[in-house]
Amino acid sequence: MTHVDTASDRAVFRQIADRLRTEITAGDLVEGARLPSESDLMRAHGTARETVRRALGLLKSEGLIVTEHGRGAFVRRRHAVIRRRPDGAGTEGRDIETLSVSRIKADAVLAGQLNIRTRSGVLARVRRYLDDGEPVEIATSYIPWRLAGGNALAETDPGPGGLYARLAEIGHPVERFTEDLSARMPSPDEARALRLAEGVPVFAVVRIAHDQAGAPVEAVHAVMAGDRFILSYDLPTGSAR
Amino acid sequence: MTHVDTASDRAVFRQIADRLRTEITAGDLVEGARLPSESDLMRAHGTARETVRRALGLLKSEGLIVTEHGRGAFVRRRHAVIRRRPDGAGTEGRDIETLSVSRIKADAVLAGQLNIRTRSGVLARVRRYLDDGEPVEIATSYIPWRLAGGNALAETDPGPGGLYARLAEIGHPVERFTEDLSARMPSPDEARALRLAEGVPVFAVVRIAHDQAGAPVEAVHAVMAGDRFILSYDLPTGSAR
DNA sequence: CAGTGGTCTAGACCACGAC
DNA sequence: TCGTGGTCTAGACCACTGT
Repeated sequence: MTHVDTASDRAVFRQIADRLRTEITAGDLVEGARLPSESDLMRAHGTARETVRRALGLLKSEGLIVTEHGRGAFVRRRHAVIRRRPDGAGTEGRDIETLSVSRIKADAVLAGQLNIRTRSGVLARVRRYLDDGEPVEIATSYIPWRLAGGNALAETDPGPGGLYARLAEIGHPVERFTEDLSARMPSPDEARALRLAEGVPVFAVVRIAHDQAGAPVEAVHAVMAGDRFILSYDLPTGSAR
Repeated sequence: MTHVDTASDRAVFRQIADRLRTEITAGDLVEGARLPSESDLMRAHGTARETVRRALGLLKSEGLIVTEHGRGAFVRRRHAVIRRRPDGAGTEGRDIETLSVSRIKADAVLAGQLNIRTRSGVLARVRRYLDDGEPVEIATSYIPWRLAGGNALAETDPGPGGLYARLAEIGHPVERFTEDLSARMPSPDEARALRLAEGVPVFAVVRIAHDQAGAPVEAVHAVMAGDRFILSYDLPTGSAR
């Protein structure tokens, strides 16, 4: 029983992938279940090993399966997702590590976001967010050095209330955020840092904090594991499309 | 001049991919530029064809390149992105096609979103959004049949002001939207419908419209091409994390 | 037509995991 | 040790693009 139609235009490896994909989406193969080994699939379909490996590679790139060297191929587990609301709900139980605090020079993009001159000094704070001990987000906060220089903003621990309390103290209470989201595949570095499986995209977030005068006082560039978050937003009326 | 270190732990195809990736991110290979042919890469690195194909496959799955049968491999072009704001700005110049209008029965998920019983009747309107003639979003709007039955909501053209004007007329003006976003790789069907290259994820959006009493009156399930949108949100204060 | 990428084969050797 | 997936080779034939 081969299950492949060599007369078909559809490539054999795609037919094998189709069959396995159907079993996964139909629930015959549940989360965490082991797929047949490559040898099994070769025998079952009467094809060469590279052909079944191409089928498995396709399913990997679709985010449906993961492979573990020496163990087998498995239906990818869906982690419990973090429902991130703008009010900060869902942040409980997440650990935050500050990886570095340094002074850098703004590139053209960042300078535009902070409304400062290119190559101006900027405080950069890199943080990593953990959920259940696993990294799920890497975020870099940028604050113009003009605001951050010589005060607690540049400390590793900015003190009670965090950065926004310090910004308020120096006359720049944050009144409004804007958030720009894109979705893309991670760079190899990002995939490693967030321990992403193949076929898992990331959210790239640019969040800008504005003070009461509407001036930008902080820009955050965040990369979030795409399989770990649902981002929730409340929209005012008048948002019909 | 091979550029590969066979003594290295890093697989040869990864080294070739690393090299090409560096040329792309550094700008030596600009958008739309053609990469060396597979034969060129075989000669340049002294490897078998499958090895260079694996390198190119890796870059494809990262969304960095696309291949065109008979023509070559090219650095993926970044389309002009659509900046979608909640107030509908950025919608200009986009065409909308209504693909189908039908009555279906709500599954458990949809019933939960609309706060109705599972298997209740629901009006389903499937729409496709085009930008520059190319499909960028497929969205299905679901409205409880209790609201939609026997009025213009169920027409292919709901009339001036669209669905929300009709909902207001029957006593359910929309006061608030909630929007839940996830990022994932597309199914093969979605990739075909949105003409997505390999290595391009999608936004999966669930937007729920609530009336003045806070009751859900519409649920929209949308799938948006990840390389075509930047989603912008304004967040009220108190959103610090 | 020649050159390109797409599919497929039948091997080989290796690294990892479990027993 | 044996079965698993990871890497690599040296071919083959095909389909598509351009001239």
